[in-house]
Amino acid sequence: MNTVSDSRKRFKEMVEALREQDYRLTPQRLEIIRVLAQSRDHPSAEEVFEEVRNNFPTTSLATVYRNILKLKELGQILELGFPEGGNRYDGNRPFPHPHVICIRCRRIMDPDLENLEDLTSRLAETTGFKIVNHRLDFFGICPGCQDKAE
Amino acid sequence: MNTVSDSRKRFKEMVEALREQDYRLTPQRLEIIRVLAQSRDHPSAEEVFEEVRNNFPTTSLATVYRNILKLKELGQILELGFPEGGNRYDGNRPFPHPHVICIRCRRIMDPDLENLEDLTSRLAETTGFKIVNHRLDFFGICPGCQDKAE
DNA sequence: TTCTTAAATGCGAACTGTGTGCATATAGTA
DNA sequence: TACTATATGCACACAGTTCGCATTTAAGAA
Repeated sequence: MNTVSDSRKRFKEMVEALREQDYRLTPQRLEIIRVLAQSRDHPSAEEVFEEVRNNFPTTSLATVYRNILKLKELGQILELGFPEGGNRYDGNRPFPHPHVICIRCRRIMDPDLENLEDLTSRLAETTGFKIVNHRLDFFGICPGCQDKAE
Repeated sequence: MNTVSDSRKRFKEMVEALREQDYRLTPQRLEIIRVLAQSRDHPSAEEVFEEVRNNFPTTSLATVYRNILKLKELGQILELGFPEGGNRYDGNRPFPHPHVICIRCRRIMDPDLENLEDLTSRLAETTGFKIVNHRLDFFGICPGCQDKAE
């Protein structure tokens, strides 16, 4: 589970990563980082944009995208690309991990899944690939939407 | 491994699926199906288009997309959506299965992976989701590109 | 504090892959 | 062969993301 102190820690880590590269800390940038660090719901760029706008109404969407790009390059956020419906971002766990995605409400959860290392190394053996990344999405209907359905 | 008879079988299955719905069997449509049925390399829409054009030079890209959509709806092809670089299609195994993808040459392979049912049912238990689909991509460098590298 | 300047921003326009509207052509059937 | 609804080809629309460029500004120096 995410906690407030988690977000604070992530915020500081991201700021530090930028400072190390001598990137400037503009108010918009800091706000974007704050939103990404404390988000629990894998927001889209548009959602980040709207959230940021609450506090910095002049911020442009292009700035959000540029900062997302930068943070991606620094390995500080994880991008979940979806060809339809736009990408989603995780500023809390910026490393590859499985997701469970509700096809009704688009909610994205992080399940626990042991044996993933085993699975991956077995795969590397049988295919000869050097595995460097993965994307594991399970699609279904979340408990909440199941209740609503009937 | 795919064989010629596999493709023939898939071709017939797809044609049959269309016929059942009283869809017409135009030359372009049949050619698109043929290309998808015998493809082993998860082609993009553009690649299908070019392949089809070899035999039917007047075919338009829109027609390719419309037929891909139809075959998707009938569950006859699997779409692998990628936000960057376009979608890829599998007419041979039109059901969810894991992929191993080379980040250099974009080659896509189908590895064997047992225990997937176990994994999925365990996931359903712990999250409460009703899992209906999945998308499991492992990214890495294929043997061929590893050789080229050094 | 003020000055300096490279980096960041805001705006609009471009881009890419995919879908649509409409006029024309044609598969399937009588 | 004629009929009609479906399929096609073309151009254009669309959505999410990126880019070009003029303007602003963070961060360090004087």
